[in-house]
Formats: sequence, structure tokens, C-alpha cells
Amino acid sequence: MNELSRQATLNPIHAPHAACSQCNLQELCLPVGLTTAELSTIDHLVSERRKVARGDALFCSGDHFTAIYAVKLGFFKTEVLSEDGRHQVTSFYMAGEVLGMDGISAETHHCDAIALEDSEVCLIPFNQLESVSLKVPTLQRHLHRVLSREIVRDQGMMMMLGAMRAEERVIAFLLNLSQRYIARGYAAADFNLRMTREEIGSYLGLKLETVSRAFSHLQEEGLVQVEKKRIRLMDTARLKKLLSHDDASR
Amino acid sequence: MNELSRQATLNPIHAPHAACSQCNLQELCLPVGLTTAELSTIDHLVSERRKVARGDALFCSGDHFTAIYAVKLGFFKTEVLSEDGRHQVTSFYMAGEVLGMDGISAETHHCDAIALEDSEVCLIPFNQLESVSLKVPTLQRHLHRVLSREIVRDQGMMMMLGAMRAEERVIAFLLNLSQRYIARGYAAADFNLRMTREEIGSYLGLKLETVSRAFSHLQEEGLVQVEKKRIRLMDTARLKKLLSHDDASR
DNA sequence: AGCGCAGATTGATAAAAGTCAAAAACACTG
DNA sequence: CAGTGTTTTTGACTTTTATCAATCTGCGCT
Repeated sequence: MNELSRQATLNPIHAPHAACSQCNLQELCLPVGLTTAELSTIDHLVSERRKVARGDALFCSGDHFTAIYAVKLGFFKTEVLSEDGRHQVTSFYMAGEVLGMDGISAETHHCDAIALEDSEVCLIPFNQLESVSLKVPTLQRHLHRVLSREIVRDQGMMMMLGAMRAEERVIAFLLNLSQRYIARGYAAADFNLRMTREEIGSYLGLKLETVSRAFSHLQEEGLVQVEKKRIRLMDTARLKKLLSHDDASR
Repeated sequence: MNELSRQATLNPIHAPHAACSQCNLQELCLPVGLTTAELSTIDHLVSERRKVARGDALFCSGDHFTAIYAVKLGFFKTEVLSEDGRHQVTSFYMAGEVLGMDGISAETHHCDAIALEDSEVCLIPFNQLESVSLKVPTLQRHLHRVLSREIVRDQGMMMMLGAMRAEERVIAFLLNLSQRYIARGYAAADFNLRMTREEIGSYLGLKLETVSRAFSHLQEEGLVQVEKKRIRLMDTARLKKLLSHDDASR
């Protein structure tokens, strides 16, 4: 409600090239097996980086769509808002993930993307991406995969929202974060949440109090340690079991 | 649970060409403004039609991904299942809609697609689609839009699952169906449901009893008429209002 | 350092949806 | 066309989650 999210002021970084070829997130953003020539084409494509300060919007619902964004550094949430005041967090994005693809269909964004901490994105102009894709089949295929991955992810999300109870959702959320940290080479079981309880709740279709209670309960059970925003998963195996075993017949 | 969904036996129809150029669903499936030459390339691409009997699966979770499918006739649901028995309907597809795109990312399908009535699909081999896309930029763009539309749709779905109460979900569901029937030239306010209350419930993250009660209540209010599977929307305006106005502050 | 405030926790209570059960309506099959 | 099994409706009751409210914590600011 008090999201003062002014649009990000344009903040191109003064390295003219984002230089995918040098980027340590390459393996997350780009297909493997590109030739040096192809890589340099892509370097050219991803020409601009942009800083987004904590709380600022990278794009807003209704904005004209021109580009997709790879998170270079930091953390984002996206949220959709319905005609009435309701809004819901639909995703969180961390370094190496690509956001903004909702805008392709109607050349208009359908959600707001807000930085949860000071962040940097690589801007990929979509028209150009399409042109280059025509020349570099590997890249085309990769784009399709990225788009499809988003679809699969969303399906998992629906599953969670539709078929899991509160505590299970929280567990699934934590395990998912853990997975993604692993993929980035961070500790699997010890991390800091970048979002508030309210944002987690919105994402999980729960109220913040319910999230808080779930954390407390999981802590009582010795499954996690919660210390404000710091989370330590104490028994990943058992957490996983709780997810798959707990056969509510919804 | 008693989904005897045997895999669809291969049922190519003996018109060797699906003939998009002749198809009345063209405007739903294909971009506008294709040249005759491009259209004939696409005719060639969409080479096979397939019948799927009611209750049969078009594809299953885990199946190797080779193609996406345009519904030519009939009605499908897709559902994901988690490790434990839980399953959730993630989408319904009617004529002119494209399904199977979840398979692109890992070349494996992540859900089951089941025909809810005797149906026919046009099979679009994905490798070939990608090749042709390289030659026909309009088609490439169209594919991207179709993929993106699915993402947007899923986001709306999450919104619904996360932020709406039971009755609102049912209303949103009915209005959405209505919209899609309109786009196909059918009556906006009078249609037959192809799915059971249980499937609706699964899709909406509710139990079948809750769906049934919501129907009954909406009927009492004079908003819809429910007669088994036949639905008539008696006051679309008020239904829409209920959706946007009902400001639960979730 | 102290103030103010957003964020988090916890408890008591209310509302919403789920569960269980029974009966009715229907649809498919032999 | 009777019979069986599925689907739907409805009711009584339970569980889960939301709501409201009070309190606590810790951070940023002046």
C-alpha cells in the first residue's frame, strides 16, 4: 500500500557493454556451446546495464514493453494488481534469472517489478533479441526454453497455491529458495530472506501472521531456525518428506 | 483417481495436410498478415491431425516432448501431479488454443493433458516450428506471443488462487469461460461446462462441495442459472462488479 | 542516544472452506 | 430399460486460516 515505488530513474552504467562473454552468470543466462562469434554478437545485443535502487520499479504494469531483463545482481519481486486494490506477488527473481517476459504478448507489461534490494539488471531489447535469434538458432532455442521454464514454474506455483496447506507452502517456498541458492553456489541451508513476511504471504496466498506462525512452528519442531530474516534449514530431508508425504487429499 | 487415461492411440486423420490455410480457427492460431507463400509453408509444417477420445491423454507427464498441439475441436484439461498423490488441474483448453508448451524447457512434459470430450488436435512438431520460425519472422514473433500469453494467463491464475475467496474464484472462472466463448463466436452467457465440479474445484483450489455451494448461492442471488452442466449468466455486469468491488484486503 | 516506525510475533476470536455423510439426479452399459 | 456407478447437492460439524489487537524488536534518522 505504501509502495512509493517511483519508476527507476534511468541509470545506465558506464561500461558500454554488459559483456556476457565475461559474466559469471553466463551459464544461467545463456545456452552452452556458443561460438566466440556468437558470444560477441550477444555481447553487442545486451548493450546496457541498469541500476535499480531498493524499492524502485524496474517496470510497471501498463508500461510499454521493449526489453526483458537479466538480473545481474540483487533481488526483485513482481506483483500483479487487479482492478480493485488487491495485489499479489507472483514471483521473486534473483541473480541469473530473467524477468519481464509477461510483456511480450501484448507489448505491455502486466505486472510491476520492484527491486527488493539495490540491484542491477542487463537490459535485453526484445526486438533485437528476436532478430539475433533468427541468426543464432541456439539462442532462439534458449529463449524458448527460458519462456517455457517460466510456464513450468508458474504451474508449480499454481499447484502450491491450489493444493497445499499453509505450512506446506512455507516449506515449499524455503526449499525452492534453497535450491536456487545452491544453483548459484551459495549455502543451501543458511540464507537471508530479502522480502518481508507480508510479501512472502502475498506470494503464498497467506496472511503475514500465518507465515509468521508457520515459521514459529517449524522452529519449534527443530526443522528450521528463524532469526528475523535469517533462515537456517536444520533438516532438509524431513522438510522434503513433509511436503511429499503429507497427503492431504485436496 | 479413477482416471483410466490410457495414452491416446495414434490416430492420424487421413487428410494428409491439416491445412491451416483453410482453417476457421486460423485467426486464433496464427498471426495475421501472412503471405500466401508463408501460409503454405505452415500448412506443410502442421502436417498431422490427431483424434483423442474423451478421457484419453494427449500426452502425459514425463513423456518426451516433440510437439505442441493446437486444439482443432473439443476440450482439454492439463493437470500436474506432485510426488505424492496430489494433483491439480492447471488449465482448460478449447478450440483454437495451443497446449504442450510446458515441454519445451526440458524436452519433457510436466503435466498430463486429458481430453474432456472427443477432440481433435493439430500436431505441430516443435523442431520444425523452430526451423520455420527462423525463416518467417512473423511466425517467430507469434510463437513468442503465444508463449508469453500463457505466462500472463498463469499469473492471472495465481492472482485468483492467492487473492480471491471461493465464490469470487467461481465467478472469475465463469466470466473467463464466457470471454473465451465470445472469442469463438459462441453465446457469451449460455454454455455447457465440459468438466465436473471436481475438476473445477481442482482448478480453482477448492473442494467440489464448495464449488457446488457457490453455484447454488449465485443462483439464489439470481446471478446465474445452473442446471447440471448448463450455465446461463443472468447478470454479467453484476458478476463483474462482484469481482472488482469485493475488496477483501488479502 | 533516543525517537519513531515498519516489521514481526503471539493470542483470542471469527469467518471461510474442508470433511464426512446421505440422498438425489443422471448417464452409461449390458 | 433396469441397474450400477458417478456426479451433484445439501446438511452438520471440524479444521484451517483470517482478522483484530496488543506487544515486541530492531533499524534508520536527526
